[in-house]
Amino acid sequence: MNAVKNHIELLKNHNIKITQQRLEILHYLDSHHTHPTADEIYQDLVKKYPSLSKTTVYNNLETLTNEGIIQQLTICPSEHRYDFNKEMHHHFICKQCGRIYDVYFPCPNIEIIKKDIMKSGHKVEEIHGYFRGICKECLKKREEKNG
Amino acid sequence: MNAVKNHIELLKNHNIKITQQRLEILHYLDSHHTHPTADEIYQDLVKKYPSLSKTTVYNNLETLTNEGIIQQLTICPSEHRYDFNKEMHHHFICKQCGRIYDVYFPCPNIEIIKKDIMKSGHKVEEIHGYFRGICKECLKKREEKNG
DNA sequence: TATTAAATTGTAATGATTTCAATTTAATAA
DNA sequence: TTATTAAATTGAAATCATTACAATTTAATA
Repeated sequence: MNAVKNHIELLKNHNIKITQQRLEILHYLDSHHTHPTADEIYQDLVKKYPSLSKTTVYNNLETLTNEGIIQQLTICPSEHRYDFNKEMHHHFICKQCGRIYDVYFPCPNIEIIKKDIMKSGHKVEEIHGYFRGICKECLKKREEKNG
Repeated sequence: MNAVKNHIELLKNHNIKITQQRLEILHYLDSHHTHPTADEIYQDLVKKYPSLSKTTVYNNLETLTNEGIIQQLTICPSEHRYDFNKEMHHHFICKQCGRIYDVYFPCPNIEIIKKDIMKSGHKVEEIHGYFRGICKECLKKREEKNG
């Protein structure tokens, strides 16, 4: 598969060792854009690789985050979530079902905002926008209930 | 004190009971704009009220959040943080020391963004912007070390 | 093929948060 | 003012994501 080759290249470029586990986690995130938790990743992968340790999942998520290969979302209470999508985008979190949706919109004043914060002396490295509310699916369910 | 009167009014308006504990927590958040954790609030208040239970702190933070009186920030790994500031503002989190700073900047296209997300069918109720990087203080410390 | 630093593994510990049942209290009506 | 009751408080115990740790295995290199 081509994606695997890309993942290998990606790890090589970052000078971190290429292991089966690391590739699987990377592949999982690349093919599941559901912002999974560490546990969700573990539960799915352990079916295929029974010897997989949850610590390995945590370790690798940390490594990949530190390398900037994936993104750690800290917008959910009590669980980190992970994202392979590195295009500039933001997140919509449903208050009812907890699902996280990617949202895209033009953000013409990001550079202005960045400069604005820089002025107060802080060094901005990451920009995150997140939105909470009720998602499409949950709204639909509510309507069905209420008739 | 005037603030206490305001807090009593606030609770009355929301039809929740006025208790000593609730008022203290509210007063703490109103006078400490440090985005404290539940534990920080508890540790400070328990000095004055030795019978205070940590569960009470958690319960009240939840109630006040549900009522929209305070804001729960879920932008920190492993700990919720709370904010009494209800002016439109965003947060800068220092990757080094963990401190959270309020940041203010004009956000002229918030309504546009909101509409943009609404178009995809979701109902937007909250808008959060957060930024990560190295704060002023930590940058200064680094310079002192390297200089 | 040998070496070695890094990665993996499983177990145990940590620590924020939640659950729960008993007790106390604020708000209300008599 | 007092009695009633639903809500709030309390502390102990449980939960659950995450981290620490030490032993084992493995990828990368010479």
